[in-house]
Amino acid sequence: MTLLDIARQLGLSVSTVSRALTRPDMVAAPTRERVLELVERQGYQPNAIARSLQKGVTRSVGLIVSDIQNPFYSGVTKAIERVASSNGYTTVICNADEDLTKEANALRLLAQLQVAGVIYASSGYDAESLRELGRWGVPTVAIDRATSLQTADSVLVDNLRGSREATEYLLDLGHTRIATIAGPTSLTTGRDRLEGYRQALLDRGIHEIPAYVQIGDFKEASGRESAERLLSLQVPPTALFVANNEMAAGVIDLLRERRVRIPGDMSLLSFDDARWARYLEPPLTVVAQPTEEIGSIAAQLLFERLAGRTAPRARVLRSHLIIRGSCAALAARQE
Amino acid sequence: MTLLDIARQLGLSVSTVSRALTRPDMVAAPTRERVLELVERQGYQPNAIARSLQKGVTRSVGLIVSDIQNPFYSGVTKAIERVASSNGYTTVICNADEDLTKEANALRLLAQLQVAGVIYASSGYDAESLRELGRWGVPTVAIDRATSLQTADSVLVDNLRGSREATEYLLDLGHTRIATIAGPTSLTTGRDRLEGYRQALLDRGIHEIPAYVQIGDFKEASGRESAERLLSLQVPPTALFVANNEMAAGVIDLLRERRVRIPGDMSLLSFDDARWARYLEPPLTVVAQPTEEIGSIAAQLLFERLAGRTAPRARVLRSHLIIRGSCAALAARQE
DNA sequence: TTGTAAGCGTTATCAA
DNA sequence: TTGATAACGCTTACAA
Repeated sequence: MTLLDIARQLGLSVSTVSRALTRPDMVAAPTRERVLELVERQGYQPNAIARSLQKGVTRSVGLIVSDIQNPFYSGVTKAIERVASSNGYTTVICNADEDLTKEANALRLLAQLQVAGVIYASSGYDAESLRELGRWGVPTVAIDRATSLQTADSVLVDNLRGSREATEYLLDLGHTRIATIAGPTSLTTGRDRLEGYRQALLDRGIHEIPAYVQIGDFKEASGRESAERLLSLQVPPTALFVANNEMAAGVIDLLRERRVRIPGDMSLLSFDDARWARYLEPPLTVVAQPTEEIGSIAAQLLFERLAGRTAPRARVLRSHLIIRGSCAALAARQE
Repeated sequence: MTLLDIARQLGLSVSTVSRALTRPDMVAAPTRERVLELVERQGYQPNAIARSLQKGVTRSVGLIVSDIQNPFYSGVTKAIERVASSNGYTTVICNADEDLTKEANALRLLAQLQVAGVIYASSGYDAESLRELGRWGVPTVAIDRATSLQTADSVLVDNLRGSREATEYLLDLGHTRIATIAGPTSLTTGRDRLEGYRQALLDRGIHEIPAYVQIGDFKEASGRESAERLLSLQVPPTALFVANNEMAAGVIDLLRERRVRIPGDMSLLSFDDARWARYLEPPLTVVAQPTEEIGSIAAQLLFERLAGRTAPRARVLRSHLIIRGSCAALAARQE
């Protein structure tokens, strides 16, 4: 069913029907009524494809995340979808699995779909795909991870501060043998969360023990393996700061298996406040990120761009430490 | 950048360039080389919008779920996205929030986008939007919840059996005062999970106590409120079967607040195996649904349809009971 | 107020 | 093997 069908049945031209639908005030009331009535009765839906082709723009935005099942990203996604749809935009979501090739594919796809803008959590700071994006010139908002793309807006979290606060909290509890499981150093989230940990230790004059710094890949398995290495050290740490929720899950599994009590034998603190964190026994102390806010601000920045703003804007949000029960004062270990 | 740009720079016609890209064998090798080289160098991306308009079909599928943040749906979504993208299709995801109006909007949107097919977890068995869908005639797969749409394929879980098994398990542990928090009776998931509970009780000749049957709306708050009512009963239940993960979260919060020990004071069993279920202390015994399988089968059915199959197919998957630590034999309460 | 016609970028048909 | 041309469904000057 097309405009032409409607037009013919009414003995009108397509343009009149089109106008009746998109600029009702430009068409005589009786004509308009007739059109609207028939459109309703026949359940006519305008073809957005044809409209987009004509207008040269689509009312859709692309979103690339690395794992839609990760509650951090699904929270961000939900907020973006909400803001986008309230602006009349569709969200096309692509999963990239932390895989640069998949990212590049997703990006190509979005380009072909002519999305009006892209919100992007890139797995590579300086990936080739980003240069493509720059060349393509579509409005872009980087979330979660900083990128080298100068023209992009960004919504990031102050990871360095968040992890420094977390580490300081552990220090305040009397720990000195604090280990960390960091993310890939190719990612700003990985680097910054490690850097915050280091700064906190340095500030207190604590010498960094290389074996206490494990580098994971933000996935569950690497958390588990890193924890395993930490546990097998001659002098294992008394506290552990994990750089994201997935790796924390792996750590917890291992700790349970090995009957390492939390926080009795090991204080545990992790970035990201997944739903399960508060159901853990004891509930997990975490650095929470404002997922909802990240998503809605990212979407807002994008729509500002679409509305004409040209100067890139960068927003840095605060994380906050939620103290629950997984960290204990060091003295408690002696009891 | 369009085909015309490429064509002009090469002194060729658009048709030749188009062919070089889509039917390489129909164009002379040297010409093809020249085209491909320039396309590559300029980073030309074909306009999928224009292509779709011309072809009359898009390579995208629509997905409507009620909450992308619910791990059940994000699991299903991830699988669908994976299968779709491996078939070269984009997934357009819409959140409907269990709201029939939002569902109708989402559906209208998908119609306008001319998606090739729709995968749909509808909040209403017989919603008006479903009739629209039928009229529109796009290939549809119903997931999670059955619909009245005769032409649709479906991928459902045997909810009745799942909840009957769960209830029987509680009965086997010696419980007789078993309550349930069910979902809305407007949904097949709500009805079937309640029916399974009833059948199990009936089979053992246990009389149903009306106050033990609470009807929630599958959201966290209603789980909490229902549990509150159950706890305030003169003779509270000794075991509780909750019909989904979100409501279970609400129940757990309340139980903790009231210092009701699980499973000491109350055995707890829930539908859905959220990530947090196994991290709970004690780990939650659940009826797990095969989310990954639901998603991938749904997508496969859709692609079969797109490939030409016309007869509707219905798949019913088995859930399975995962026994963890949240249910105890009744005797244990006396200790 | 309405209609005619051009054009968005692509593919497909037909002719050269 | 290549090119001219029409078509997909819509919007929008411009003309009537």
